[in-house]
Amino acid sequence: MTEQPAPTTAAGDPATARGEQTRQLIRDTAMRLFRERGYAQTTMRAIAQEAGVAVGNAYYYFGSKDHLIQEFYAQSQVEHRAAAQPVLDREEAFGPRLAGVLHAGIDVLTPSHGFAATFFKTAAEPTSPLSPFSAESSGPRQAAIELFAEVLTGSTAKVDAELRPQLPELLWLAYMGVVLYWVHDRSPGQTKTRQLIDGVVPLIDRLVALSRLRVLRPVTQQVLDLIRTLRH
Amino acid sequence: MTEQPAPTTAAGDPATARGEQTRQLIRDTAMRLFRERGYAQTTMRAIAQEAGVAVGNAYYYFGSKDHLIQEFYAQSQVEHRAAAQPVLDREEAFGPRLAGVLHAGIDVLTPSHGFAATFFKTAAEPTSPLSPFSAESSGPRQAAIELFAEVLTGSTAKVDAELRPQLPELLWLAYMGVVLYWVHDRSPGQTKTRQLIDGVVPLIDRLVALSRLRVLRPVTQQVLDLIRTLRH
DNA sequence: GTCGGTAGTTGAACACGTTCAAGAAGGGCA
DNA sequence: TGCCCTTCTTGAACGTGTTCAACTACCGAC
Repeated sequence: MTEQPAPTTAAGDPATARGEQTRQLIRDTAMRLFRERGYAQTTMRAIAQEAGVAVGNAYYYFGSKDHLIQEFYAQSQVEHRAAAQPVLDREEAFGPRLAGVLHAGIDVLTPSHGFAATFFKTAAEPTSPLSPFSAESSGPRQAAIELFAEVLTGSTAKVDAELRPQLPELLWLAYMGVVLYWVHDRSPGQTKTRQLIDGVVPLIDRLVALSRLRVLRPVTQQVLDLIRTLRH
Repeated sequence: MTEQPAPTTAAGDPATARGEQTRQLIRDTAMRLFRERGYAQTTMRAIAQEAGVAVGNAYYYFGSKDHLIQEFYAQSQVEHRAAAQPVLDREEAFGPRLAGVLHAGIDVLTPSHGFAATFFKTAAEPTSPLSPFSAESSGPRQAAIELFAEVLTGSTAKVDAELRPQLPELLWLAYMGVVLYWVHDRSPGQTKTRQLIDGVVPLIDRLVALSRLRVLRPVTQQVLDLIRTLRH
C-alpha cells in the first residue's frame, strides 16, 4: 500500500534495492501504454503483460492504477523544474519570468494532452490521494510552489510586504487554473492556453504592482485576510 | 443510450409514457442510496434490487452509473432556482443578490456534501458528458447562467456596457469556483465556503463598479478581449 | 379478437480493477 | 552448508460496471 522509499538512484548505480528495477520497468511500461492508448484503454493486465510480470506484482509497487498517475504527476513536476531553469537564468523581470515558467509547464505536459486530460478527473476528487491539494501530493506541490517562489525572489519586482509570502502559493493556484483550462482546451496545439498565459500574466503583473498603492491598500488587506481565513 | 423525451409529467397525471414510473423509481432509489452510502459504495446491483427491477433495466433508462449523476445535477439546478427566488424578490442591490444566490446554491448542495464530493471528479473530466462545460450539460448550464443574468438585470447596479453581456457567464464561472472550493471544504458545516462567499462578493461588487471608471477602461478592455478570445 | 410492432424487462456473461494466500528468491548468520 | 527471515512474485478468485440476445407486456390496426 505504501510507497517504496526510492533510494536516490544514482545514474548507473547497480546497488539499488532488489525490486527497484521491476518498479521502474512497470512504471515506464505504464507511461508508454498510457501515451499510446490512453488511460482508460490501458488495462492493468496489459501493463503487466507488456512488462513481463504478473498482475499482482504491479500492485506490490503501486497501490492502484490511480497511483501510477501520481508517478506521472511527480515526473512531470521534475521535468517542469528542469524546463524552467533557462527562463529563471535568463529573465529578470517578474512578468517574463512568470510567463516563461507557465509556458514551460505546458510544454512539459503537451505530449500527454490526450491522456492527461482523461486522468485529471482523478486529481479533482478531494478524497483521492491524487488531488493536488491532498497530503500525499504535498511533496510535488511544495516543489511546485517553491518554483514560483523562485520566480518571485529572482525577479526585480517590488511586492507588498504582506502579499509577498502568500504570492508563491497564489501563483501556483493560478498555474492550476491554467492547467485546468489546458485540460479542456480543444484548440489545435492548445494555442488558446498559450493565449491565456500571455493574456493573464500582464494582468497579474499589474495587479501585483498595484498592491503597493496607498489607495488600494484596504483592498489588498481585505484579499489577504480572506486568503488567510480560507487556508487550512 | 439516449435519454427519454420526458413528457412533461403533470402532477398526478396517470397518462405518462409507460416506462416513466420505472424511470423515476430507479432515479429516486439511486439518489437515496447515494446519500445513504455514498456514490462508490452504491452498486448498480443494489440500486436495481432496492428498486425491484433487473440490473439491465436501469441501463435501459440511464446509459451508465455516471448518467445518474447528471440526473442529480439537473435536479440540483432546479432546486437552486427555486431557493434563489425569495432572494431575487427581496434584494435589489447587486451584492446581496449575488451573495444570496450563491448561498442558496450551497444550501441546496449541503445535504449531499458527502457523496457530491466523490462524484465531482467525474464532472471534471473534459471528455465526460457530465462536465459542466460539455454540450450534454448545456441545458442545466444555460439555466444556471440565466439565473445569474437575473441577479444582474433585477439589480440596481450600473455596469459597463461591454462587460454586461459577459457578466452572467463570469458569475456562473465564479460559482463553479465556489463549488470547487466547497467540494474540498472539510471545515464543519462547510463554514469556510460561506466565508468565501461573504468575502468574495464585495470584491466582485467593487470590481464591477470600478469597471466603469475612465482610468481602468484599458484594463477592462484587456480583460474582455482576453475572455472573448478564450471563448469557444 | 388477433396480429404485429414498439416499448419495456430480464439475467447470464464479459472485461476490468483489485485482493490474497501461497510460494520463490535472495541474503545474512551459525 | 543449512537455516531463517525479509523481500519479491505469482495467478486464481472476487466484486464491480456494462452489454446483449432473448423474452414479455402493451397498444393500435384490421
